Amino acid sequence: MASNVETIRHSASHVLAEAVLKLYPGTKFGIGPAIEDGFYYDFQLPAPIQPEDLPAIEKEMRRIIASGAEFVRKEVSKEEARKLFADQPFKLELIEALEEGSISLYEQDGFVDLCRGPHVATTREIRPDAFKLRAVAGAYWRGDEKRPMLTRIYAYAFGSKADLEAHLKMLEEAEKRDCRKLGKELDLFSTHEEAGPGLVYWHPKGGRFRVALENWWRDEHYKNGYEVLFTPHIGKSWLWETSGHLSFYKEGMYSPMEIDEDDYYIKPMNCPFHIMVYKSTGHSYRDLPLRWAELGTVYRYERSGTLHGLMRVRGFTQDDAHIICTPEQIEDEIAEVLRFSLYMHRTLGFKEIKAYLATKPKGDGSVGDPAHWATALESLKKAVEKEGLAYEIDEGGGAFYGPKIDLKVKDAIGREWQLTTIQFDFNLPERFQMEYVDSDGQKKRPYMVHRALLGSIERFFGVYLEHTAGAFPVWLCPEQVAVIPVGEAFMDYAKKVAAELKSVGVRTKAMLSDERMNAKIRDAQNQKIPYMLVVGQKEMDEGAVSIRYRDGRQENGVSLADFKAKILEKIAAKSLEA
RNA sequence: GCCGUCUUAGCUCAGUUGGCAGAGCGCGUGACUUGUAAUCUCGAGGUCCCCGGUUCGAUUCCGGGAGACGGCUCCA
Repeated sequence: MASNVETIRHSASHVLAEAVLKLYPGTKFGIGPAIEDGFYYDFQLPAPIQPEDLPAIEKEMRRIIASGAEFVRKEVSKEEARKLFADQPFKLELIEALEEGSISLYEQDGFVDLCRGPHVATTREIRPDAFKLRAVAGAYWRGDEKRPMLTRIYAYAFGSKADLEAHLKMLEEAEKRDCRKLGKELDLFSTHEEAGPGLVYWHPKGGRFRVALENWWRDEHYKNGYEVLFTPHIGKSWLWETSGHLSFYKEGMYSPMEIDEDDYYIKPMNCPFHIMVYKSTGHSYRDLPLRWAELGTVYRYERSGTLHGLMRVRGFTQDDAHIICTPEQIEDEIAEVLRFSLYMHRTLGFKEIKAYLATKPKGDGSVGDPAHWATALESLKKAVEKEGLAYEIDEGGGAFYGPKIDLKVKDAIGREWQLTTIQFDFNLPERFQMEYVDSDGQKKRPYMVHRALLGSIERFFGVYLEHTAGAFPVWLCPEQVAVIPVGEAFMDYAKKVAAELKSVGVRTKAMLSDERMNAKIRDAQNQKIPYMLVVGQKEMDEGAVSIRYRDGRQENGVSLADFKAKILEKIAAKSLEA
């Protein structure tokens, strides 16, 4: 009977542990679970190891696998377990946390490990050609930075060689699409260590993309009943004391700057500012719901080791909005946000979208009336069900101030990215004493929901770059058309074609250098420009262009008027295909 | 922040057992004027990440620092 891949991975981690013990006697063992694409095992080694040591360990693992040793389960008492693992401090700690009577060991090839199981029957079920040691990394014991740092060995492992190869291929593809690499190749953005890491500089071409995206974003928000706000980048400490950020979020905020003897903080979030706008006037239930959006740039301290390309940065622009409404309106509002979010994602070409619902944290670490939590959760559930979305519930995973839904989209190579987050907030309305006058003349507290659809513009740009491999849909392309004359004699005609397209708003460049035509095509192709218009004698005579698409397709002798109509239609429709 | 690896031209990367620093691409120049993925010529371009130390001499060895990259949740 074939075991499931998780069991195989976990069994392989025991084999890794055995191999490491053989090669490095005296090793202390941490834990060795199966993970998404393989497994790892944490060790405290007698001496540091390098990536170059991995092949020797792999070889030893293959030897153990070939031996066909059986995995044998044995139950022991706590006392026996303590004796057996007397020289294994980490295992002893694990044993102490276990219930008497539930302690089991697994032994293979003379190597015994504390383990709940299950395991494969024999090491032969682990395919020697379906795993690969991947990397050595430091990892804190139990993920706690106050505890010892262990050496973690990561491996990829699958049920078959074909699965492993498919995974390696996906990783190779991911490397090609890496937003940092594409950002350089396509001249879209940069970061500068000397000017501050984790801060993104948008180049002209990145700017073209961003403006196209933001214009669309704003139009859609106005269409969908939002208003757009602009708020300051800094706020006095009063604001952050009132919001509670200085007590709960201080480590994510930068040090204050002193202005006229007051401390000002650069904003890590936009919400307190939107609340100030709300409080600038009184509100009736008749005004609600208010939907206020802002492309608000925030700055948050991220530990230096966690910065990553466009995906994790220190300054970013949230496509933020706050919805302020009455309890009666909340269900419709949530359904509406979700529908809007799905519409945006689908327009951008994401087909598979999954929801993750996070509920009230356990214990007393949360604020707000439990009845409100229940109403909120109910409205979130109804909304996902209405949209027929697949969803998972993360019990107790909500923030202390309210439950939330996150949406994850699947990209072109199967990876999931969280973009949208929709979060209730029972904390800020209270802290800022937000009110509206209800139909009964009573002052009441409104509901407030934070939401970001794309998450942040920077991170979304990174995700989208990787999803499309830089070949954006035409409407978002920094450069939509390259006009390439076949020779010097046709430069003027190329200029004329480009000018005509530019005049109707198509982002066009005429490639007029004295390079060969082939070199220009190659260049435009590498820049992922969707339309290359090749023009020579024939085209000039006929007022036509020859279209070369970035996928290599060709269409010759198209009249310029027809091409113009075609591309304008593709842009207007936000077509995903050129 | 912590563990590991890395840092050489605008980019991608060679190289120096410690003795004046290299290629390709890109950029500039001159020539050539081309029909669907790289025309040829010449040239400019470097604090070999930064600060100390060892040495007659350090890009290279040693120490410290910065940054980038892979990790630090997935529970025996």
